[in-house]
Amino acid sequence: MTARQRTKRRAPARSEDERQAKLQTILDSALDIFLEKGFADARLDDVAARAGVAKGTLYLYVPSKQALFEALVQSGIGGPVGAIEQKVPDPSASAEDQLRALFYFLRTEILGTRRRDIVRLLLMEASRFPELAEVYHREVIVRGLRILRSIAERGVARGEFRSDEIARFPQLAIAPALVALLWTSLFQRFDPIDIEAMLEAHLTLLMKALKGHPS
Amino acid sequence: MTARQRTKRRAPARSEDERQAKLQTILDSALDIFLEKGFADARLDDVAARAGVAKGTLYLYVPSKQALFEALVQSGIGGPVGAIEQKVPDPSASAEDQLRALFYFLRTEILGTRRRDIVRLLLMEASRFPELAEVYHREVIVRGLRILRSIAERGVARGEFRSDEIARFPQLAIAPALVALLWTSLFQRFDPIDIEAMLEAHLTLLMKALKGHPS
DNA sequence: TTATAATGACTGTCCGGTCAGTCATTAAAC
DNA sequence: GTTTAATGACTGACCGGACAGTCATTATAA
Repeated sequence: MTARQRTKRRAPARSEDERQAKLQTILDSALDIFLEKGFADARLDDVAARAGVAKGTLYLYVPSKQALFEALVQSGIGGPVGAIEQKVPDPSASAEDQLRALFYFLRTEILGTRRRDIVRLLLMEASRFPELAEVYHREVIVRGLRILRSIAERGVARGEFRSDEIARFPQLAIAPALVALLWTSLFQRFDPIDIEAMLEAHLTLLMKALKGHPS
Repeated sequence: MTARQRTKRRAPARSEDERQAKLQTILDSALDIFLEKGFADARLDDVAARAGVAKGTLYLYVPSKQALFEALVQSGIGGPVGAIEQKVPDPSASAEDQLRALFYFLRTEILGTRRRDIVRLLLMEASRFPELAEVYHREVIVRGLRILRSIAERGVARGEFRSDEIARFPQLAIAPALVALLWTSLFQRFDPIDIEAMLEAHLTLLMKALKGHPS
């Protein structure tokens, strides 16, 4: 009775590759919508519309809204930590160069990409997804801090650094990156700062502190 | 509607104090619920129940859910910045002591109180309340950074500090406090760190960096 | 044909906001 | 002191819109 609209229907995704590609489209769209509205206010109709599929299709790829969110986060946080673990601890480099390499990675692989938004989204929703927060802590935070700590300890061991504060609290070394991440999303619009220059200034300060002669 | 009605008989008119006290109860309850569920998932029935009133009563104190959230934030961020502006720039103190005084304030007046949760809530919801984010930026961030910058500039001017990085990016000085705030809410439960010791280590590093002799 | 990917109208639930009614309290009348 | 009238703070059942998730139907590939 209803005049059903004749709509072009997308060809069914039969191969595994097509399936993965469509899933990625859905995750990308979901990130957009979740970032804009937050988890609770994001409407699956909007996610579907942005992905160019019908709402029902979402449920062929993901069993619930919460699972969609989790898949989105999981797909974003897996990669780069492993890459950093591979590349940064170059034994021929000085501790300073290792630290700079790590910050370069941070800037190019996270702060300068969509992963930044995923991290921000995760931070914002973390208290509502304690399980996910724990995964993030275990897979990203712990591993990241372990790298930092090993760099700092190596710096102390080879006489390059005179202070052990970073070995004790590696959080202090990445704190400015967190500021950068949040500032970008919240205040950059009406009070822009030069993130790169800020992180450079941080490294300068940090090196002075770690290497400086005690007065 | 705004003018006081002329009445022959007075009803049990609650005093202004009682009214304020009840409003505060409602705001406290709202903070609990908002922290637990986030703005969107917080139910006004729960807020009312926790405050020990009926839902309708909320609307005698606040015109909408959003206004409730805003009132809550506003009531929490007004005070301490002004207090810091008064106390910290003691001209008889060294720049280092001023900085330490500021961190003492930060610990005792924000990180150690309920205000910490308000700030976290605000950070989490800020992208959904751009107007509120702007207020917070103007009333807290800008003023806080101004204090930091003036301390740093004074330190340089009187020869106490040799670096100007903090004057250029005062964000770097408070970055660890942000880490402390987020860590407390997200990870402290299963990976506790000694916040106070971390901030102390930060100040130690910062002083080394600012005062240290150039190599 | 058959199998199945895709669709979108539909359903049930949830919750912000409303408002007609209740009742404790007080001033006035006596 | 007692009764009565007036008040408005407070209540909670109710309403309407929104939206996650379902499923009968349709389009397409094999």
